[in-house]
Amino acid sequence: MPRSTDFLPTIQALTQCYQAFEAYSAKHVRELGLTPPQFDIIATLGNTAGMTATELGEKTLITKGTLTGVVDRLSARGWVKRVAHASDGRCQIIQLTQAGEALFAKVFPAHLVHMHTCFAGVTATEHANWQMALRSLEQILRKETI
Amino acid sequence: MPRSTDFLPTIQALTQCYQAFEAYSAKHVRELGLTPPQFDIIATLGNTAGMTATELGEKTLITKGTLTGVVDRLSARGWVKRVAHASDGRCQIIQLTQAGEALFAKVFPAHLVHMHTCFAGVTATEHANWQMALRSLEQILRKETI
DNA sequence: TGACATTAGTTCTAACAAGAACTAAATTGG
DNA sequence: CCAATTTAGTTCTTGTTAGAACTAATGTCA
Repeated sequence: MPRSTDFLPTIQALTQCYQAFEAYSAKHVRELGLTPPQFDIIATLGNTAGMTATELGEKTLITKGTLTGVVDRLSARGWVKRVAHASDGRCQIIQLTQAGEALFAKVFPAHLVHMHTCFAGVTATEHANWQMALRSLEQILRKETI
Repeated sequence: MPRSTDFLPTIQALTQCYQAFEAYSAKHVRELGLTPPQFDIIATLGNTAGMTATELGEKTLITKGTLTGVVDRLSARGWVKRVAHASDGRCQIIQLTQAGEALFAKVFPAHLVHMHTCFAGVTATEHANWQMALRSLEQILRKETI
């Protein structure tokens, strides 16, 4: 018979856990000279032939209005370019430039290593437990959002 | 013997779970006419005699530079006020106005109910499991951040 | 007590965020 | 085939964010 505010510590734990991840990850990304959304886009475009802004927004969870600005700044630094879509005049393909590929090859593995150091010595079972817990909580939180 | 990228699905699950919470919670907060940080501040000041900006920032995890602006906007709408500290001339006590108390009494229980509907039927054991998993993951992520 | 460091809060800059309004290019239905 | 709708992306507004530089008040300690 759970009390009606039993969910508060769960939410608090989720928030604090996510903030710990965000702080740890973002600090390193900024040391690499990128903002978290910029890194997200470089990482998403890496090893692809590019994609439309809509697709990119769906993968990175950046809304289209924001995406324009982030891509503008990455483009100004010479890391991504906008290319006309072959058949649909409304679309643009956003892809890495050569400099962008080089940046990806440098920062993506570096960030993986950085994240990996946290998890040294963690067993596959522990990962499985976390993933199971997080997926079930996510399902609870999404079931009302439909 | 975990592969070196075993942690990626864990991070992905955490991110997606948090985003599910954030989307569900923030949507309701905005329907109440507040932004998430504004709600956070009203909720933190409710049922207190007020606190310094530093304390408020620690509780809400809003950095002091940001806090000035958020408090400015809440103050402009008449929900909070800044009062001089009795003994320390550098400090200000930020507290709810009467209108702020009324707002708190309206929006805080409403948001609790909204969040609670997600968790209807969830047992105390499930909450305990989530909290244990989240705390252990948080510890992993924080141990490198020191 | 008086130079020095610390602490509290504001201001400034560059960037992200959500959402609404807008333009242009498809697509669809009669 | 063409008017109405949908879709893709940009622009605009308001607000949040981190961090650095700044001002003012307080504490420290030789």
